[in-house]
This record gives sequence, C-alpha cells and structure tokens, in this order.
Amino acid sequence: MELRPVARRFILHWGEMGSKWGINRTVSQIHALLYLAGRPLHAEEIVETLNIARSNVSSSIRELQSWKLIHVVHLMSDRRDHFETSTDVWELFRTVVRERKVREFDPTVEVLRECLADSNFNREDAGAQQRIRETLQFMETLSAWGDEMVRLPRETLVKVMKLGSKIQQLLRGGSTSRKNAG
Amino acid sequence: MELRPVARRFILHWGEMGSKWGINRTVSQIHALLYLAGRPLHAEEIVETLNIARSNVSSSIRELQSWKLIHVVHLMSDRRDHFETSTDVWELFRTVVRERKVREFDPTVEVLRECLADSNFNREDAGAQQRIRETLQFMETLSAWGDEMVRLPRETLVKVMKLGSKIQQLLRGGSTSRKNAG
DNA sequence: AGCTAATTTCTGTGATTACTGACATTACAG
DNA sequence: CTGTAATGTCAGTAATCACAGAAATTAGCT
Repeated sequence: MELRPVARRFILHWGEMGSKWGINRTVSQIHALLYLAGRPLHAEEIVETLNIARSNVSSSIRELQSWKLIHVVHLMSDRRDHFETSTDVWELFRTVVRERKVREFDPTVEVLRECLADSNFNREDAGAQQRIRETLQFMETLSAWGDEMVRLPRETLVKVMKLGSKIQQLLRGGSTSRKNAG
Repeated sequence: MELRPVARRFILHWGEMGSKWGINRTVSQIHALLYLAGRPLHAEEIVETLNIARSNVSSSIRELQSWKLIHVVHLMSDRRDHFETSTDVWELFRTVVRERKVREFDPTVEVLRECLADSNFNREDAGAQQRIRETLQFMETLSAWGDEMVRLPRETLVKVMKLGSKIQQLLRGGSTSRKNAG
C-alpha cells in the first residue's frame, strides 16, 4: 500500500503530535494510518506502508489495544488479525481522555490524598499543605467534570462546546464574577 | 533547603506526571518545588534541594519561562535572580492549556487546513478526506471552546465544571439526544 | 501428529533526550 | 577598570527510549 502525499503528511504530523503528548511516534502513526484507511488492516500492510519492522508493529498494536483505540477484526477465509479504529474522531478523543484519566489522573489524585493524610505533614509547612489540598480539589473537580463530559452522547458534547462561554449567563445569581465575560 | 518527605513525594510524582505528558522530568520537578515553596527561590537553592547541576537548572528555568509558568523576582540587596510561580493551581492550568494550544493545537489545525486545500487531495480517497475534514472541525470546535473557557474568571470556570453534565438540560429543544443523560 | 503462517517476545543496537561540568558571558560592586 | 558573583552556553557523556532482527511461541490447517 503506497501512501498518497496528503495521507503521508497527516500521518507524519500525527506522529509528531503524539510525541509531544507522551505517545510513541510509531504508535501514533499506526493509529493515524488506521484512521485514514477506514478499514481493517493486517500487520503486514502496516509494515509495508510505514516501513517499520514487523515486531514494532506488533508491540505498537498491543499498545493501541491497551489504550482501547483499536480492536481486532477477522475476515472470512483470512487467518490474519486485522485491526480497525473508530472513524469517529470524537469517540477517539473520548477514549483517550478516559484512558489518560485512569492511567495518570486517578493515581495522582490518590498520591495527593496520601500526602494530605500523612500525619507528618501537619508539622510541615502549612502553605505547602494548603496548596496540595487545592491541587487535590482542582484535580477532583476536573476529574468529575471529565467523567460527565465523556459520558455525554457525542452530539450533546458538541453542543455544550459550541455553547461555550455563553454558559456563564446561565450561572448568574451565584457569586459568579462578570468580568472577562467575553 | 532540605525537602520534607511529603514535599519530596509530591515533587517526584509531579516529575513522573510531567514525563507522561511530554514535559521534561526535571522541569516539572522544579516547577513543583517552586509551587510548594510558595516564595521566590534562586537557582542555587534549586540546585541544592533537587541535587541537579546548575546548568540544568538554568535551562529548565528557561523552559519554564517559555511556558510562562514562572517569572523572575528581584529581592532588595540580592543580585541573584529569584523565580516564582503562581500558587493558584487553576491559573497554572490555564497557562498550560493556553500554551499547549499555541504550540501544538494551532499548528495541527494549520496542517489539516493545508491537507484539505491540497488539490491533489481531490483525487485521493474520499473517505480519508472526509475524516480529515471531521478532524479539523473537531479541533476547531475544541480550540474555540478552550479559548473561551480559559478566558473565564477562575470562579466561573469552577462553577461551569461543577455544573457538569446538568448543562445538557439547558440545551433541550435542539436535536440533543437524551440518552446517557445520567 | 507435522507443517506453515501468523504473531509475540526478547536482546542487542541505534537514536534521542537529559544532564553534567567546563568554559564563556554578563552584571554588578568597588 | 578590575575582580567576583551570577548566569548562560556548549560539548561530551549518561540514561532513556525506540526499533530491528532473531528466536520462540501460538494458531490453524491437513
């Protein structure tokens, strides 16, 4: 499978993006390829298209599966595993958010809780304690909010985003500041 | 400056977190230290506290400045630069979001636009074209929304998040799906 | 069972990134 | 201007990460 120029550009750029967000370049590229392909590919096709080692594809595929971004598909009269990703970018986004939350957010929240529970901490700097407490509250708020957003059906989520900051008009009556209203 | 156990744990964990999000471990640690310290520190204090080379502090500081996360403070009768970060975790978050948008999001949007503008693309796979178009729309929506959210005053932002998915009740009347509402 | 395709695991190598220590530059005091 | 403290730059080294190729394993066919 020969990549067309635009597809190549998209895939390469997606690899760069991934790197900057802590995701292996090849892993991101494979995912981008599957996304553009829009159909299940088997490992050998990926090898040939991206010019990477078969073993590299194997482990990258594993990685993508652990992120729940791709799944195996079997075709009639073909022994090989084929891999497919959602073609719905919103769904992909939600999957990544969900997974990053579980992997990185939740454990951090746990660490912060333990920090605050540490009895030695009382004797430590009160300012630091306060800031860790605020960090925990921040992460809990963000976390709970993320959970809710991710659960919304796609179209609702889009609407919520498009509503954007107009939402604040609905919040009047609380102590909501009106400055910077946009 | 000797780190207390909890502070040490916080800083080490923050370093791990940073790594997973594509931010240098030492850079994250220095920022965590400044955050906990809650007061301006000079380079030598950072060197001693984190046991890293002076030159490493220098470049990490530069990095943090480029992220707009810290700024220089001068103390009376002290030639040395001191560095300080906001102690408001929401403000820090907004700063990071703003900066990542400029660095990574916006350029990607630009690439996607160019992909779609590419005349060769018409002759390429229509499905892929459609998916790139959807990706662009997705990123534009997310981007515009992020801009607005980041502009909201802190307390409003917190309120918006705490409102969470209840917001969808305010959207009735459009084609908003009601499934998964809870 | 044996044979072969498909896949995974593993180990060594290559590439990238992070870091240090030496040196260079800048800023300031006297 | 000279000396010194502070900061910045840079080249080499260390550590980490990504990857290829070989070997091992698994799965399916006959």
